[in-house]
Formats: sequence, structure tokens, C-alpha cells
Amino acid sequence: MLRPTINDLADAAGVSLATVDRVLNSRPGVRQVTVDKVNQAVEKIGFVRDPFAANLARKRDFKVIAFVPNGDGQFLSEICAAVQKTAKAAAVDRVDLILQQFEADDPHALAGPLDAISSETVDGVVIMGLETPPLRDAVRRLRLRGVAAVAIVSDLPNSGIDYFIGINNLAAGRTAGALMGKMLPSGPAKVAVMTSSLQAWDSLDRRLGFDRALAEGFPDIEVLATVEGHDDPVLLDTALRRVLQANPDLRGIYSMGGGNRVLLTLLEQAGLTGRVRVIAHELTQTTRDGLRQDRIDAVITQDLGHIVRSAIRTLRATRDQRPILAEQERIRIEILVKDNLD
Amino acid sequence: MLRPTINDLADAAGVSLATVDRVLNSRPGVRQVTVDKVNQAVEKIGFVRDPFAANLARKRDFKVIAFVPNGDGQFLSEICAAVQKTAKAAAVDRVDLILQQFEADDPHALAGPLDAISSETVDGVVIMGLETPPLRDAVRRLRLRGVAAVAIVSDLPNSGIDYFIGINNLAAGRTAGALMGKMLPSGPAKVAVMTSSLQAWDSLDRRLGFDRALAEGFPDIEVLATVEGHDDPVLLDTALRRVLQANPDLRGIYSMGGGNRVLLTLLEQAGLTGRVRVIAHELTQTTRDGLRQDRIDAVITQDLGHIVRSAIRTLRATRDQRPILAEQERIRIEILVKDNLD
DNA sequence: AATCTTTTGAGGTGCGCACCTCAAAAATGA
DNA sequence: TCATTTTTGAGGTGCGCACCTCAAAAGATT
Repeated sequence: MLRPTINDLADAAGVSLATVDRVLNSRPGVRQVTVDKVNQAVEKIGFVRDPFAANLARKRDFKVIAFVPNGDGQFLSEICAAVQKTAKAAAVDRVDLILQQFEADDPHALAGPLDAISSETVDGVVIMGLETPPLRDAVRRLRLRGVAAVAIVSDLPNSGIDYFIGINNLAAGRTAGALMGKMLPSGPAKVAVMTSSLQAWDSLDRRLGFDRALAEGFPDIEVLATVEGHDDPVLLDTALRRVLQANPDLRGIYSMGGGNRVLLTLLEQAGLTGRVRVIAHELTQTTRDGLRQDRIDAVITQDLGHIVRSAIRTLRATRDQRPILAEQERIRIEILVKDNLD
Repeated sequence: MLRPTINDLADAAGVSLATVDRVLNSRPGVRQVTVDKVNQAVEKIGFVRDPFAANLARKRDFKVIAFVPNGDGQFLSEICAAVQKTAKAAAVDRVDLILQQFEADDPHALAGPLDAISSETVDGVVIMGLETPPLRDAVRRLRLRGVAAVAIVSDLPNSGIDYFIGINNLAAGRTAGALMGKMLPSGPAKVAVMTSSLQAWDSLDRRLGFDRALAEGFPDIEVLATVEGHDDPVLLDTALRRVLQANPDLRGIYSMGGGNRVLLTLLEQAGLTGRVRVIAHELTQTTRDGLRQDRIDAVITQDLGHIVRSAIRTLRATRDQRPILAEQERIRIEILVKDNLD
């Protein structure tokens, strides 16, 4: 008997197939004694439910909605592209993945649609969003209604989500810090840090990690105050110019969020390309080109395709009550240089 | 009709279910006209076979044998561990993965078992091995017998395998070179390269890539001749000592294969830890500890778990005649520093 | 036109499981 | 003890597909 079936299980437990079914699918009307008997038999013969056959019999697809904020950042576009690509490929596996965008600025723009979701029609949701009280409460209600939920990219620690799929941003910042330290010649040096708030998911953690790694390993390096662009290219340009002028001895820049296009243009104009170490976040068209053209030294990124696929697998495992392969679902903090780009 | 079934397909094609079955499973006795009719209907209604239901009906598991050379290197142990871990997890998906080791030194040790494999009992094989004429021919015969085959870690370019799952070692070497260059202060410097032949899969490519990246981006850096340990700790120790003595101004070491334990011990004894940049390959206990203890600056590695899982998925997709998600199966050249280790 | 061959259709069975109904058995209460 | 409730069993159906058999229809050959 290579793989015990429910029939084998019924025999082993000394009960009927109907009872086995009741226990396996936690249907009511079974005494605890009998439940235990079946569960013991499960252990004894090593029964593992075939999820494929189960879902086939259930005759239902696995429906998932992915919520991604709208906006014109390249990073968001990449996320959406990853979702749509995964949706296409996952259709074969009876997964119905739908991308739904929401107004990023309005904290209720996501809560509303979430409240409209019923466990009758949707099995799970993937959420990319910053935790706000309305969102937190909406996710909690959603979970209570029996809908599985995972957060991607940015954690929702107090929302009662099932899992967070993404990188540890403190560690990402540390990684950038360690790299920056190793790439600068020993001795005193100044390093700038920039971000553009909205896209700068978890910039605080990244900054903290960056500072810590440098303080621990490279105490001679001075990290300037964070330059914030607030998603405004002009504003960012002005702020960056000021920093460059005030610090002619600047040796490195850590770009934690968007605004890389502005940064690279400015560095080029200032004749600093190649003379200032640049570490940026997320692989986008700009950062990819930046690496290729030796205008960026390293990019810290996460595999968005992996994140989305992992989110789907995790949601599905949750519903099928299957274990999760932690190793497979772990999102790595990737370091990209010109040569390991593709 | 959310997902057309073979019944819908039969209707759309204007033929019977039996004929649809004959066409889909390429059974004989169908006129070309009819075949075309069915295939056109497939396109028209967008029929996609449900691989789960198909395999359920086929009532057969997916049997795979993974061939890994024996030996006492840490890298090989990691591979074996990854195979066994995957085997356990894949059992749920009706995949029967078996690890089979072979004598690495004997070119026929792998060819023999491969010749013994029949497509009746085995669906696919995963091979980690260096290409030799006997192996190449054995793999070719295997493929002719209808058994799918993928190579992992090291490519078998002339063996007619279905896919290679692993990194491009030239690019890996380039990556190491770029990192080394960026981590050394500008100006002239000497860098050593070491390997320990047997475990040093594709060391030639790595060396080549390393040299190229440095020559292109950091022409001031001089790369010394490769130190070879031939899997002998004493020999390696002696050779390394000689290099260190002859080059007191050595600033970096690129370890392409095994022997990292010897290297790190030696550097520690020579008081060079932290003064010489060290880039090593493959994440093992030694390199992991080395990173943690700041004795290694960076490790170039590949996710072995990913490789094995990818190999299984690829073999399965091949048998089920499903498309392969290139993006998902791509193995990345990972750069690890202390802070993005886990 | 008669025979032979190739092609097609109709129908059934089972993979492992979910889900349903109805009756029988067991446990519980009065 | 009998009536009531709870628990269990027996049996069936269908998910989408593979695979099998046998007969009918369509072509090809003489």
C-alpha cells in the first residue's frame, strides 16, 4: 500500500467511510472518542490527504484577490506585472487570481473592498499596504469571516494576517550598510541616505539597519540625515543638490526607495558617477540600467515573482490545512551587481 | 463555462469523447483531418488539460531518481540534504524522489545505473555530474528510451539533457570579480584565487569570469595563478602559505571551490583576518560561520533547495507537456554577506 | 457490389476524495 | 422500560480525466 486512501483509513480506524469523511472535514455529529480513533489511525498508517483529488472533488477553484496600491512608481508597476504574470500561470492550477488596485492615499480605500469580501466567493487575499487602524480592523474582520490573508512586501503585524511574505527591512538596511562599508576605503567618509516617502515602504527600518551596520563595522563613516523627496522629482532634486554642495567629500549614497532616476541624473551632471558609491533598492528599469551602465554599484532587492507565487502557495496551504515549506517561502534579500543581474 | 472540460472540447470539435481522448493522448487510429479539428477546437475554446485530474486518472506517481556523486565535501552533503528534504515534501504531490549516490572518480559509476533505468519505472532523472564521454553516451541512450533528464549544478551541454538547472559559472566568477574590485581600494593590488579541484565544479569558468571582470573594471588589480588543493588539506595549506609569503601585499582571496576551512585557519594564524578581502563559494557550515565571524566578506552561492525543487518541477512539466515558467526556474547567483544570511 | 480496413462513437470503470441521503445502531433521558 | 436524541454506517453521485471494449460508420480495394 504505497499511499493509504480514505478507505484504508476507515479500515484501520475500524469505522465507516462516512465517519472518516466527517472527521477529516470536521463535520459535526461525531463523538470525541471516534474522532480520536480516526486521528490515531491517521498517524498509524501515515495517511496524507491527496489535495488534488480533494480539490477536484470539491469542484471549486481557489479564488484570490491581490490588493496593490495604485501610483506611478516603477516598483508598483513591477508588482502588478508580477501579479498578472502569476495569475496567468496559476490558472492551470485552478487558481483564480485577480489584481485589484486601490487609492494609496486614502486609508479607507482598501478597508471598503475588504469588508465586501465574503468567504463564500473568495478564499484568500494578498495585501500590499501600510498598516493603518482602518486597514488593521478591516483585515481582522476579514479573518473572522474565514478568509485567509497574507501581507506582502510590507508587514501588517497587528492585523492578524496569516503570514507576511517579504524581506526583513532592518536586515536589508544592514545589508546595504555592510556593503557600503566594505566598498568604501577605510578611514572617515560621509554617506547620504535618501528616500521618497510614499514608495519608501519601511524606510525607517532600512535606515535603522543601515546605521547600525555602519556604526558596528565602520565607525569612521558618517551618515547624513535622510533626504526625503516626497514623490516630487523637483523637491528631491533640490534637496539632493543641497546635500551634494554642502558635502563635497561625499563618498556614498544609499537610496532606500524611489527617486533613482533623479539621483542618477544629478550625479551624472555633477560628474560624480563612479566617484560616489551608490546602493539602491528594488530592481526596476532605472536601477537595472543603472547597474548595467556602472552608475549604481549594487541593488538590494526582493524577487517579486517569488513573493506573489509564495503568497498564493501559502494561502492555498492554509486553506488545505497543509504544512508550509518555510525554506521555499522565505524571501531573500538579494544583492545585485552588474554581473549577476540575469 | 469557467474551465472547458474534455466534454466541452468534444462538443466544440464535433467529435466524440473517445476521439478527443485519442487526440489528446496521441493514440493511433485518427485521421489527420480529425486531429486538426480537435486541435482547432482546443485553441478556440481555450481548453487546458487539468494535470491533476489527469495524473489522478493515470494512477501513477511521478518517479524521479537524483544522482549525486559521493564524497566528503560539505557542498555535496548540502546537496544530498536538499534532495532528501525535497523528497519528503514532494511525496504529498505524488512525487517519488530517490537519492542515489555514485562513485565520483569512476566515469562509469554513473553510466551503469543510468543504463539500467527504464521508462517503465522511472519518469525522470536529476544528474549532478561532470560530463565525460561515457556519461554523455549513457544520458543520450536514456533520453532515447524516453526518460526525461535534467542536469543540476554543472551543465552537461552535449548529453542531450532536457534542461540545465544551475548558475552560469562565468557570470558567477564575474560577480565575484566585480565585488572584489569594488571592495578593494583603488590602485594596484594583488589577489589570489584558489580551488580544490574535485569539488571545484566549473572552476575554469569561474576563474575566467573573475579575471575578465577585474580586467575590464579594475585593471590595476593583479590576479595570481590559481592555487589548487586537489582535495588535500595539507597540500592546500602548503601551497597557500607559499603564496602568502611570496606576496605580503596580498589584498584579496577568491575561493572558487572547497578548502575554505584551511584557508580561514591559515589567514587567522597569519593575522590577516579582516585585512584581506575573502570571497568564497557555496553556503556551507564553514562559509556561514566565516560570514558571521567577519572572516569572509561575501559568499557567492546558489539556493540548493530551489535547484532541486526546480529540477522536479521541470521534469514534471516536461512529462505533462506543460510549459515551464522560466522566471521561476531561473537559479540566481546569490551574493551573501553577514547581514542577508537568513 | 461485396469485402476488407480504417476511423469513429457509445459506453463503461476507476483514480481519491467530498458531499449527500436515509436507515440502523447506540447512547441518553424520562 | 420506552421514547428521544445522537452517532454511525451503507450507499450513491460526481469532479476531470485516462483507458478499455465493442460495435457502427466511413473509406478503400477488389
